[in-house]
Amino acid sequence: MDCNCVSDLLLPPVPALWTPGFAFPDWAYKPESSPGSRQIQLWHFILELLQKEEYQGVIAWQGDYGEFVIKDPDEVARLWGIRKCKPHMNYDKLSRALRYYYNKRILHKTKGKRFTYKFNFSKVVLVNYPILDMANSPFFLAQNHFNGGSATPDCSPEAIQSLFPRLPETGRGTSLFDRSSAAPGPEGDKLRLDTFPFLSSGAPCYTKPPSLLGPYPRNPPFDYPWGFNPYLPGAFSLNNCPKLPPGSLYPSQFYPNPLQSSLSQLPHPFSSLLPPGDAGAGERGQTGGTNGTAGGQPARLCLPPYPGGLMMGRTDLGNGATLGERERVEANPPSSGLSLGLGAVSLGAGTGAGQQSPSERRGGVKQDPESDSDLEITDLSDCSSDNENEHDFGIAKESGLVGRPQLVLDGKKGSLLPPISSLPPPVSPHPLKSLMPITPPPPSLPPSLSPSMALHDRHREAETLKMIHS
DNA sequence: AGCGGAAACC
DNA sequence: GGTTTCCGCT
Repeated sequence: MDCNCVSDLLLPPVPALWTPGFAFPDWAYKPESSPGSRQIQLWHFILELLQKEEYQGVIAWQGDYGEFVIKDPDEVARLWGIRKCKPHMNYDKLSRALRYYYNKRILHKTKGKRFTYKFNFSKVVLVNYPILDMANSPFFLAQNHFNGGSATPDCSPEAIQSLFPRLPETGRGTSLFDRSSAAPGPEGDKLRLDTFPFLSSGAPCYTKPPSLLGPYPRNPPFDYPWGFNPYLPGAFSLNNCPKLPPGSLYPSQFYPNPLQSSLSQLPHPFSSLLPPGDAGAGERGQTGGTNGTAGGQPARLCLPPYPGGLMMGRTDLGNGATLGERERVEANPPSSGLSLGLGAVSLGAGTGAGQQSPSERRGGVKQDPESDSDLEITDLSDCSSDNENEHDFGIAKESGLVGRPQLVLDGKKGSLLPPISSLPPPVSPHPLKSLMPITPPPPSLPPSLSPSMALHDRHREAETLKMIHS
């Protein structure tokens, strides 16, 4: 075949934005010391294809967040074969490789949809932000079931966005790997952050209406100066992802970025991730070229649709919902589980992560050979707690969970609860708290209050009103 | 179409 | 370890 082993399709992975401080789990990144590690992994390849405009007809984001459809399996296989110098590659083999990811929870199959798979971005995101004390981030606290149930989990894009920095202008195209940096460093291949659209400032394809996005009502509605409202029906229909102007979806003054704070306080490698002058007030939206994609070839802003957020606590979807419906509610918000896993433990596959192989579901206790035990951060999956696997979020399943003091499973479906002792105080002094109100809190609430605190105060207000009325 | 086991390959 | 290849099964 025409395998010259030098695909112009995908650039060889070369370190870029990366600093030693950022670490991907093994499945995301193999150090140079590992033989063959220089070879692109299939999921990297898939992501790259997804990111490239020219392959929209071959593979494209579609449906739920992180979900993509291989429109031309043979072509994808062919491209993969070229990339890997496997002229006999075909979709059958490629799909086998994709299935290999199921256990690793990098991917899972969207059942009922042909050639449709779904990324579990959460892990990727999680491991990219180890420097964030997300465990104490209200956002991530809200992602979990142990938030006292008082605050609506904020899985809003704003909340997510607020946790991630915008990337400095790279202007080097959309390769998954940035090869333009100097010589390959010891860190080896590093995935570009802007591989994951929600990490950059490009407006993601949200699929959920604002009413589902956050604890606070949006009032008035946000204005989309570029004339596109991602919440409008059909806004992100198949292959219809609009090209959006660079810049954050929302004004930063509304969504102070805790990561910015974190990064700006760090020495160079991290602080450099922040675009200049982006420390505070909202300059976003019009500056252009700050989303890490402008300047080069047009980036595909057709991003994996935002999962929508408030699946958390959804425990009833397993019954009655059709398969398709269940798939639809499957989501792997990038946030998943951060609050529990970060820097503390491997949650072991984050069984809640969203996906399981059918055999796992059938067998119930299949031990994931790969597991995520090698991950430092695990996807507990989220606000959506996603998926069909909630019921499998059992203690027994992941033996690794047993005895881990950070986690307590209540033994019920989909509930993953930390021990009380691990819960933050009702009003956390954590600095991130002050950054979190996604929507400006009511005037009666000091902006420094965390959402949970705000709710607490609301409750007290209500109590007070009751007393007054009585 | 999709799955996963098994073994081979690199 | 991450596939690739093959295969039987659903």
